[in-house]
Amino acid sequence: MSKTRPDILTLERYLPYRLATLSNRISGIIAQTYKDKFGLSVTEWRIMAVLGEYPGASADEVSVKIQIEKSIVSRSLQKLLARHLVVREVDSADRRRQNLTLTKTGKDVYRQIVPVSYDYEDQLLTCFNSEEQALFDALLDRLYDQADTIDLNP
Amino acid sequence: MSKTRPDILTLERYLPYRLATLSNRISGIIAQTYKDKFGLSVTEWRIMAVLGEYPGASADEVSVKIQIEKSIVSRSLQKLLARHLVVREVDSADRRRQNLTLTKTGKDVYRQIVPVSYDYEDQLLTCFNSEEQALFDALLDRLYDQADTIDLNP
DNA sequence: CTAGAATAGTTGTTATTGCAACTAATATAG
DNA sequence: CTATATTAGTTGCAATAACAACTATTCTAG
Repeated sequence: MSKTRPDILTLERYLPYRLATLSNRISGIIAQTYKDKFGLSVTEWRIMAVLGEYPGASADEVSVKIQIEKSIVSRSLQKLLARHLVVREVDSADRRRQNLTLTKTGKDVYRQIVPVSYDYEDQLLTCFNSEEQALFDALLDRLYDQADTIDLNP
Repeated sequence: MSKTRPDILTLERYLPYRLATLSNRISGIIAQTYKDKFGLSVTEWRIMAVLGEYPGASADEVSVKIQIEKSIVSRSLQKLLARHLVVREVDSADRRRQNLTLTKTGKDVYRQIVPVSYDYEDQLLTCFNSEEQALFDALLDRLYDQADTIDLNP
């Protein structure tokens, strides 16, 4: 007794589409705030967030961490450097590498943004009770792992 | 007894970030297949998907449906029209409007893609049992509604 | 040592996106 | 009616993205 599958695709119920639109909406709202209040793009903020967690990281490490092309990280960094939110210094042990850290100003901005970000997350999560939050969290992780294993073009 | 919030933001556990990377990954995998096998971008496929569901829709309706800028829809449509996957005809009752439908070829491609899409969704969902699927589904819907109500810049 | 592979980062090119301005057609208020 | 507002769709432009080529440095095999 197999469940027959429709020959029409209902986009609004299609998981990849739903995730994409949900994520777009959620990113879009916070992106507006980052831009309005701090003049930062989401990518720029993510770079700063990594440097807040891992001071001294290299551009390459940042790129791997946030899964963004290193060329994009490079150009975003140029803006952050120009605004003196980040400094870099050549690593003395490996002169290819440049260690990145938030400046004083960068840390100030970081400290302002973190609570805004958490507020936003909290607002989103008010639609779940704590049990549901934990569940959703776990399901997202499972789905993420699952997506990693799929190879559609073997 | 309030839960204290960290003054560092852990990007990998931050919901908007997690949704964005998950969605990117999930869209990226299927995008590659659409491109390789059918020469379609995700946007182009979404337009076709809407026209499969709603033959005769206008560009504007498509744009609203899939929440994509009408300029992007317009340009994507130009490609679909050039490939004769879609035709349009001026609406006789309202000559601003153009009714869009899949051509014979367009329908053929549509019929080929639909099962590929469902297969992919099924593969993703194998990491959930049916109860979890229903739950995840419901939680996504709730989150979506919640995101709609949030206004960070009141 | 030293030649070739690997790594960190930048830059060029092209395609895509997002916003606003624009054209053409229709709806509506006076 | 007719002037104005609204709607459907296209186009221009600036910003962003993806991908590859490139420089400079370090690692590694022989």
